[in-house]
Amino acid sequence: MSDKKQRSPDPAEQAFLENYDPTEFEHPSLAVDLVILTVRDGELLVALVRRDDHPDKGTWALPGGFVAMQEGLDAAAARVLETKAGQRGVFLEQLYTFGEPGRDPRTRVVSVSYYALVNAARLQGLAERGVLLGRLRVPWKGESGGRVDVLDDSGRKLATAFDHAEIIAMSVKRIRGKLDYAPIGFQLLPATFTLRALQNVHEAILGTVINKDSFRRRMLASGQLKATGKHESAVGHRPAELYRFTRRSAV
Amino acid sequence: MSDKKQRSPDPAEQAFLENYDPTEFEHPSLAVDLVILTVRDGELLVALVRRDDHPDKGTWALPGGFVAMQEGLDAAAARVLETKAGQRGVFLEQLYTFGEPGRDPRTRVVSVSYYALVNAARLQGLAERGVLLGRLRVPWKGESGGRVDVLDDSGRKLATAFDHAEIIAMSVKRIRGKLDYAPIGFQLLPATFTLRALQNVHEAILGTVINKDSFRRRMLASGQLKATGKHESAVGHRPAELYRFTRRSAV
DNA sequence: TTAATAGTGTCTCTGAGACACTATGTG
DNA sequence: CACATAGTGTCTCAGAGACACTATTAA
Repeated sequence: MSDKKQRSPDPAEQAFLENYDPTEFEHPSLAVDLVILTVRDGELLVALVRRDDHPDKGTWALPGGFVAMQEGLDAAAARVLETKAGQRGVFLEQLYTFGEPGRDPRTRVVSVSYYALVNAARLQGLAERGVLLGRLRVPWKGESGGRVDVLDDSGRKLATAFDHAEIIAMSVKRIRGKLDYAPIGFQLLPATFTLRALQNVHEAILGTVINKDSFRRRMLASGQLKATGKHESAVGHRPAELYRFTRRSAV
Repeated sequence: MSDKKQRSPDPAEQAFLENYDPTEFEHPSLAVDLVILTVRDGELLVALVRRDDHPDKGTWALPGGFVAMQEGLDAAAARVLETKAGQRGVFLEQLYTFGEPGRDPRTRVVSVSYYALVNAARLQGLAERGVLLGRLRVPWKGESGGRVDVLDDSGRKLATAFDHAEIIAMSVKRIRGKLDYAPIGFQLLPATFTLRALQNVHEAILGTVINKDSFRRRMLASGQLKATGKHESAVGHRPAELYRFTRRSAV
């Protein structure tokens, strides 16, 4: 790129070029891919878009896009999140960078993956934008890792593009680990919610049943919940109190 | 890159190009940077190389290098680890990808950072290769994160290049979190070691004092240690038994 | 013998699971 | 009223910290 910018050939620039990749103009393409997760009816869902082009035409891919030359990685991820899923201001965090040669058969593409956690209610009407919410099946416990499957509404297994299933699996592994110490369950719920709803979210993420008593105590003791005094209604049983998430006490 | 490879202009290729970054040839440069950590005398050390060129000339940088076009990210990190620090087969794991525009004043460089854990005995003689082991000062507890400082042997603060101090800080945060559930302390010790030595490593990483009894019980109960029956000698007090790390039981 | 650390036994404290019980809405 | 779930009180169990004590080497 030195001849693009036409800088003066000072020693520093020359030293820089000595260390530089000899295939000077051939940098890998740089993309971001987003694992947008939500929980609905006790199930973990992931947003996928259908690939209309070769390669992997007809399979389902993570929403993604190339990183512009003057665009930060987080900014690129936020842009994709808004452009493809219409979401702003939601939890979005870098996950891992995938860059094996051959992961994309077209050319070398290095993908910085991000994961987002979104309240299911905000993802209504995404089908019209061509986004499908696939139902995640995670056949391993805890953070051991492994394959995941994605099903459509009828329970058919969806073919995923490139190494995107691996990216999804890693995001599940990450949020399972993070759930213990970080307030991420709240990201998947509306502003006020019952403890039962929060527990359902945790159970969907962890794929296990959680002890009710212990979960209540742990959450209330965490200092991250504030009772609103209001209760749910029309539920066919004693209504539970609604809580609100209070940003951060101490970690 | 389509005109470089001169592929036939099939519809798939065209669709690909439609979605493509308009600044077609200007991809960011892609580099790996390594946080090579070790523990010596109860102190956490990080390997740094002096920058001989502008920008940030004279400051200390993480060993790094550009990713070749046909080279995987892990492979690039392993190559840098061997080329710059002469280490093979040590613990090496991807950390985070830093890609803010302007983090390198020359051009857009996206850096996939890795961290490596190496037994201090293997890092002898690195000074001759121009590698300095800086002493890490971490002025925050637990995984709260924040700034870190790097000192030289005389205790003077070293100036670090680019955003490398931030990368080092994140690696400390990461291994502190990982120490609880992953067998990474062993990476920093020789094949056989005393429980006291292992505790010293943990204390250096966490920056706290650990309860001896609890630490012993926890380690022995983890099933990751095997007693060798041998003991250290010439230590001026009762010699401790030497243990060996047994790869993985169950997590 | 003394200094210094290794290693053991035991008590207490805390947090999670288990379980029984009460509370309160809908139908 | 019955039913279903919310929410509370308490017992037990397991793991961590604290502490006292014994063991073993070098000097």
